[in-house]
Amino acid sequence: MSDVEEQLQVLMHGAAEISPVDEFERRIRQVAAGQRPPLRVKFGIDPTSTDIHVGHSVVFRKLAEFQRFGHTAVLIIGGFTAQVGDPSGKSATRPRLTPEEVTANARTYLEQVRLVVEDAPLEITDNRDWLSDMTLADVLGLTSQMTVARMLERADFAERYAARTPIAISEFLYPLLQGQDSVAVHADVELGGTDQTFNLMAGRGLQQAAGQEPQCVLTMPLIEGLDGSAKMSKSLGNAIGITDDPADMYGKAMRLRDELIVKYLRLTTDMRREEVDDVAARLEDGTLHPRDAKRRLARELVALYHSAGAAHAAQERFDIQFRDRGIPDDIPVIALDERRWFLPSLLQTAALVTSGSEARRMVAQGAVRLDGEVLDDATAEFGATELNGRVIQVGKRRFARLEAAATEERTASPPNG
RNA sequence: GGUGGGAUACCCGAGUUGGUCAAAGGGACCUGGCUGUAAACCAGGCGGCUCAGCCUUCGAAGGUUCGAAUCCUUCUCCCACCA
Repeated sequence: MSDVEEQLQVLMHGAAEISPVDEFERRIRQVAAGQRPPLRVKFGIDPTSTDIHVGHSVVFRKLAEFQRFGHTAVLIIGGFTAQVGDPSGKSATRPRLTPEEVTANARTYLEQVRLVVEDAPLEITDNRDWLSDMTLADVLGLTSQMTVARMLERADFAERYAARTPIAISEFLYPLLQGQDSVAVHADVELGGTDQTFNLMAGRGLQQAAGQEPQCVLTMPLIEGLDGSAKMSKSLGNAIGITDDPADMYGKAMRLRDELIVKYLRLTTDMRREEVDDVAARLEDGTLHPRDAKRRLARELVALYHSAGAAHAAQERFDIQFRDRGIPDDIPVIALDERRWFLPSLLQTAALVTSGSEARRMVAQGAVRLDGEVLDDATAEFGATELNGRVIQVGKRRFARLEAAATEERTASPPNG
């Protein structure tokens, strides 16, 4: 296989859609043949939140692949678009971000992005640089490039229009602003999730109108979050963050439903395509246990964002805690002052529950253990000395080691005095 | 500008001839069982409180009533239709 063919195979791997695909291939070949400078591959993000998760990483990783073949990653921080605030759907109440917030978010974003994309070739720009200065005449010029009919072809607009839920005019402007970004950076290719398809396509029209060669569009599948149905999103609480600590990242990966293992391996890890195919085949014919495939996935993820050592440590810890139902050794230590400790307030003080009511519920459900022994009396009381050195736990995931604070300033007190 | 509809617990969403409503149902989440893992499946839980009882909740503030998520008044915010 020639280098170009290999490049095409890698770049197209995992993509949901490439449009137009023949034009995409032509450009790659031209670059490879030295007939064209490296492609400018655009990806834009609105810095509306601060944490990047594995779902985001799918597109970032694709961007990094382009970089490894020498193409230029053009990362656009949507400083302007983030300030306007996307008015769609339930985010209508989302507070608009101030310029300072945008700048702060953008900084943490970029720190995390660097965990995934390569340092070069990389350009980072902010669409405030060109969108802020547009005049009304400029904006009207943009809007004349788009028709309402075309806008309504977009699935979510069409649905909302049919259902008579409101669509703000500004939402119609979004694809245009994003498209204007493509014009501003002379994008050859734009990446995005499949939910961005329409916006990406809008860029082509604007580029053409501006006398540029229209960009090719490459979309990546959205991956489901931990609940297995909704797309991964921090606000839905079903995300694996790329800055999650190893134990958390490993555990969250193990919580994925089995059906998602292959998709995750393919889109979120460095595992080679052939190997992923092999895993998929062996899962299919039953020669590979889903548990083992998932362990591998969890290790791959932790190794990617932390280290191979951290991955093994996380696995070890996980096995102790969940397979063997043991007690991990790196658990929080809670210092107790000398008094009679009422069980619910003890659990609250150890931050194992958020209220006394929850504590009672957990006790009633048999979830509370002291040194592995189930406590079934929610009204039990203990002296700090008899608790010293013992481990209290709620369920399989929440632990605290108790320590009687002999003499000192910093002792824990029960909530509410 | 006019008319009509709506705001319910993390989310969606019942309930509006006043009491049996801490408030159906689904999702998310938590716990237990089982196991192959924090998967799947099954079961239970899911406002607070030293809890067989009590307290605070159904956009906000008042009012009627023995008693209100349910009725009345005002306010805030959303939406649809008409213009």
